[in-house]
Amino acid sequence: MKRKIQSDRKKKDFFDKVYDLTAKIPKGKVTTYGLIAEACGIRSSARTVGWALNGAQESNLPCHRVVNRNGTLTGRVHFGDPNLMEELLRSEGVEFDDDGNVIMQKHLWIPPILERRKKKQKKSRS
DNA sequence: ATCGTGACTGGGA
DNA sequence: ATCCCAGCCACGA
Repeated sequence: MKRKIQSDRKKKDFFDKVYDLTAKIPKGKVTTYGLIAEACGIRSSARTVGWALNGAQESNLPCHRVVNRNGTLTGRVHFGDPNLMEELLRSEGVEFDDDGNVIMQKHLWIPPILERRKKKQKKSRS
């Protein structure tokens, strides 16, 4: 039943979502692989998001705005120059802490689709 | 087809 | 608090 095609199509859809979502990250904001993965329909598999971005390096996508949940610029080594990622973020107004990580609580951006999904979510913890 | 790796994350010791 | 392990998806050898 062309299930194979569906699978392939699904994969493409996933990658497409990752690209689209990454492109929508506001300037001066960052998001995490896990958030993107969840926004794409899968709660886990944040690794696949990184792989998708790996193929998007040559694209115009602001992949430098994607960091891990810890705010670490884990993908900086893939930007050619290890400092390029941080420089780009700094030039956009993103602040870093003493550990060289992005201040997530200040610059973390959550995909609208997820905000829509959480709806009745209780208020943030203190 | 199997095995290992990776731009990750969450949970357990 | 840190360290280790398992799960997850895609891909190259």
